[in-house]
Amino acid sequence: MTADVRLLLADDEHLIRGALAALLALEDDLVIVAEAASGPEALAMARAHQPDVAVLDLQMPGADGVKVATSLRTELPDCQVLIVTSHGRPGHLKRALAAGVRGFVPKTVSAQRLAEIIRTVHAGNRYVDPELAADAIASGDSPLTAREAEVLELAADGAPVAEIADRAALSQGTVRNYLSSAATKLGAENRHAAVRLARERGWV
Amino acid sequence: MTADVRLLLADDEHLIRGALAALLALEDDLVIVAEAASGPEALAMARAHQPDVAVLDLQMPGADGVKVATSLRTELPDCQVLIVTSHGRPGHLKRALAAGVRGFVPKTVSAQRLAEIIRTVHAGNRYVDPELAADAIASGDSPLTAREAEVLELAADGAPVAEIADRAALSQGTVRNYLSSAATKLGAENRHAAVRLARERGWV
DNA sequence: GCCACCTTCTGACATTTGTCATGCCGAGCG
DNA sequence: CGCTCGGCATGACAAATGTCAGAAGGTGGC
Repeated sequence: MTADVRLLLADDEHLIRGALAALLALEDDLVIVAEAASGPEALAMARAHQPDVAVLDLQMPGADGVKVATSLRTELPDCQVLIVTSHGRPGHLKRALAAGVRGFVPKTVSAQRLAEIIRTVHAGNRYVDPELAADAIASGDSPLTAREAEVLELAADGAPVAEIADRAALSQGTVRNYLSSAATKLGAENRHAAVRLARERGWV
Repeated sequence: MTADVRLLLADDEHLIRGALAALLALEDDLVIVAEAASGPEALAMARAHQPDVAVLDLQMPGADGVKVATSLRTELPDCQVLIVTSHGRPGHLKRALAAGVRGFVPKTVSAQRLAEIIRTVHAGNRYVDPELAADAIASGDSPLTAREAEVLELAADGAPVAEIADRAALSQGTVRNYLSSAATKLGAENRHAAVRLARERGWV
């Protein structure tokens, strides 16, 4: 018989984390060795308990799941990372895979499935939710250049062009040109709608 | 001994709902008679099973928790509603209480606490998470008039004034006046930043 | 070496906004 | 009854934004 799978569970919602822990504990071969409620805490717990698999929520205070995964990759190369998320945005999946995450699933899966997926990931295989994968493929690659994306991001909170130009160390004209071309590429009427679209598709 | 509390559980995340169901089922006096993954489904389930307490997620596809609560209030006056949420925005709490919701808690509570709160609500009492209540009081009432809020909401997706005016059946000048005064009241530089602020404070 | 493309800029122009003054109507209040 | 406030509108002006053309330097491919 194979050894038990040692798990780290990180989610900022107590209720969810506790419930999840209870359900996963029902599986004979899974044992939860640590829980965390934030990104930094997850890292500390991982260092302290050396889990085989880290199950991370994508959105946590402090540092999101992908950032934690990146750090874990170098600090604990033997620890596989599985990300669980509520809102499956295509861009996140891409970032996560780039960070060396082995599994990516929405919270709509059942606990049974999750347990299976944890075993899959622990065995060194990858698992990505088919629906999220399809979304990611359908939404395709960002048509934006690096600068366009950067400027669009700075425009995200509704700041005026002057402020964006300042923060990006560009001239106002250049900023307007970038925003204009970004909006055109995304088929948006103005930069604000463009920001919304880019957000939806995970391009910012 | 009092009769068991019959529960309806509604959350679009399978994983969470299942886990929650498992945990609450451990309590002797709580019995889950129905589960739902969307607003309309929750309503249908409630009609079919006549639960004593409905535990609703705030954000669900179809109709959000508050809308479901409003409908339940008239259709099943004996069913108490308890709302559970991830992102505790002050405005939601106010809307929820106005809709006759008896309990409002963040998902950060433990399952134990949740079970207690369910009993509290079932007994006809109210329960609001102290921290959320404090936030709601601190953020105060919306300074926006009904129209201002309405117009601001239409501006949320970055639509140009012309489109907003069209959808609100107002003149463009009027729309600009409303947006302008809303932005001033919120201390924002422009309507887009105003939308963001109003969102954060739960005023839209 | 040429071509394509990104980055960055300038300047000019049309359009969209934000802002302000002002007016009218209806509801609520002292 | 008059006052105030919110809803709705105009018109006019200033500021911000979007659009276009053009131009120069850099990188990378073929």
